[in-house]
Amino acid sequence: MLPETTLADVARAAGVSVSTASRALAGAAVVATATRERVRRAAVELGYEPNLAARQLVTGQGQAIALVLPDIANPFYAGVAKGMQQRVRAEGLTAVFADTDEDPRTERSVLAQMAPVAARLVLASPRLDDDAIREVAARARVVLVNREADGLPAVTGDNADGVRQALVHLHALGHRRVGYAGGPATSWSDAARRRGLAAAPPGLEVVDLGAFRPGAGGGVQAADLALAAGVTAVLAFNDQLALGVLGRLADRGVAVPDRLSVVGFDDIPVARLLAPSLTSVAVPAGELGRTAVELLLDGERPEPGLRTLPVELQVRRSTGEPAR
Amino acid sequence: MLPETTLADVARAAGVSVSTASRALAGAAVVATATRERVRRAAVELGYEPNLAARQLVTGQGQAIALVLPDIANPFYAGVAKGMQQRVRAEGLTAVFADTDEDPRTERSVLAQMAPVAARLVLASPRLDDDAIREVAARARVVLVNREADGLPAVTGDNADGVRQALVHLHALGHRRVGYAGGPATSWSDAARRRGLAAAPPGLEVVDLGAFRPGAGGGVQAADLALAAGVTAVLAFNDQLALGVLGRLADRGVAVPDRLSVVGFDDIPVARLLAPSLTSVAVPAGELGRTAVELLLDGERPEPGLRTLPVELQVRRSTGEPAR
DNA sequence: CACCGCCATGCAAGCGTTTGCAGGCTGGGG
DNA sequence: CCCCAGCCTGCAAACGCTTGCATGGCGGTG
Repeated sequence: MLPETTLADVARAAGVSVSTASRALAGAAVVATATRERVRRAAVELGYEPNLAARQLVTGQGQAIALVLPDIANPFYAGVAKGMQQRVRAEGLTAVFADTDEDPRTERSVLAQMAPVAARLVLASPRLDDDAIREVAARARVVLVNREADGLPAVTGDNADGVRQALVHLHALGHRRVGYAGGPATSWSDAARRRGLAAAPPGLEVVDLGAFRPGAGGGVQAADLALAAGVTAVLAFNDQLALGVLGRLADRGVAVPDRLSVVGFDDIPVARLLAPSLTSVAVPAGELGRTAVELLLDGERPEPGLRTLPVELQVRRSTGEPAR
Repeated sequence: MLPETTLADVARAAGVSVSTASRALAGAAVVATATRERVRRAAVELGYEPNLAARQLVTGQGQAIALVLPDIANPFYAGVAKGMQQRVRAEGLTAVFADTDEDPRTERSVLAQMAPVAARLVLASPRLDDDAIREVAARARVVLVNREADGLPAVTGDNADGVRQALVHLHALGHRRVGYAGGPATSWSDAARRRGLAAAPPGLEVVDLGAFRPGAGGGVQAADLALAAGVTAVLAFNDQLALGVLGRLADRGVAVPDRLSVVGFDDIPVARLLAPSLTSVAVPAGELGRTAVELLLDGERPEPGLRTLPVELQVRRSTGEPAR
């Protein structure tokens, strides 16, 4: 255990009292500029690192930044976690995370548990209702990822535009009847993506295949429904679902894209690696995480409002012209 | 902000002093059993939650449990993270994590950053050298995942047995010449898996295809080398690599498993969903995470030694009889 | 019956920081 | 030249907990 240098050491080195040192480092306007500089230099020289536990004890606010997400095993959220964590670490802070297993009750208990340790959190939990979220936001700084709640800052991919890009692509290939395999009804991003469906190019009919659990199992069901519905292409709520669709189609011997085209959403890393590779709307997951942290970092409560990051359709082998 | 109940409240309710209350809750043998019970009851009734910041301030040890892993976007490590986090949360603690991007230097700086916040950590970083690890272990309780260092507790899947199972399976199918697409030379688990190669069934020749970066890019190279080497099956260091192999084979129009069988390692969730689905050695990632935390939880420094969890080959479509 | 010793408890210090409040110094105006 | 105002700075308390040390009371033994 090295002899950690404390604020007292810095103060002594700078020839001021501990309180002045504290204020100087906090950037309080009340300290004279010369003094502040002196203290800052001393702090750097001594390699001073504030003791976060002590700070938390008096302020009552944890310094860590928390990430609450529904499922870290979902590569999309893993991407968000990665970006978030990189930014947090660059700031010298630590990232704590909690996986809620897609369960709203767990989400609530997790939030309670996070309260003492982190006063800033990134919520990427699509299931929690608005009231619960606002309750949390009253005690901590919150940035939402992939959902919206008014009065709170949020970061998301441009869902509607992603859907639009996908539909335009399919329409251009000649598809006229496309199925949408939706995500859970409670999911904000599913709602957002559905809004994009309204902007379908003229002449393109979109068939709602229903709401599915965002895992491979859901995709299996969706595949069968798609075939029954007589569509020539399927747009899936996310890549996990699309993977299930592809798997089921392979099992049933349905050729992709010859008989049915498939488009995913999120563009998780494996999408490129499948055979056939999956056409998917790339959402910058890492960027979402980084941006969320960014909003949490600067100054006071971040301004409410939705930051929409651009998404980009990645065309691959799973889409092609429809069979005549 | 609710009026948090403090240790002083508990002490008052139980009619003892703060110090006694502290000792009672800590389970110190020195307090009379009756007193301890009284204090405990009072704590439960009042819903007392210790202020971790205060505790950390005096003990100098963080209460969180940290997970250091090379890449959270790798589904295998995501699984470890998930299991680890579940167990940690069940204990009422928080999990902090850091992604080192497979970079040994980042690994070191991350460890330094973790020191003040967590006195117990799970290290799933295959790259760090033994000395660096032991240095960390001197200041904190450490459990390793998927690697070994003597004097330290470790949890890992049964790598050698997994390789053995895979080879036996391939041999049974009729393969006589199998390529091994290895992971990075610095990876402990690659070394462990290579040891399993020695136990190849008699009559089965194993060709070392080399060391590859454990991503899809590595798999592409490995696929071409496998074809050049004239093997009838490839065993990949992990599923990511196997995915790359499958993708490249599909591109080159090589039929799987008819012309070449492919076996992965880890059994990440997508393995089931591929077409063809990937035969893979299932390593219980979540279980590894949970077990590691378990070791960290009970009592004192966990006993050194390697806990080996069983693995199980999942036979799927990517393996079949070799072409004659 | 008296003394000693030990066990259970309480007292108080201290962990490193923030922050309300008091006080000193400087400079300008009367 | 003196006084006052204002700007900086320092003092000290407080955050909730752990822990070394002192103390009180009890039982056992001579």
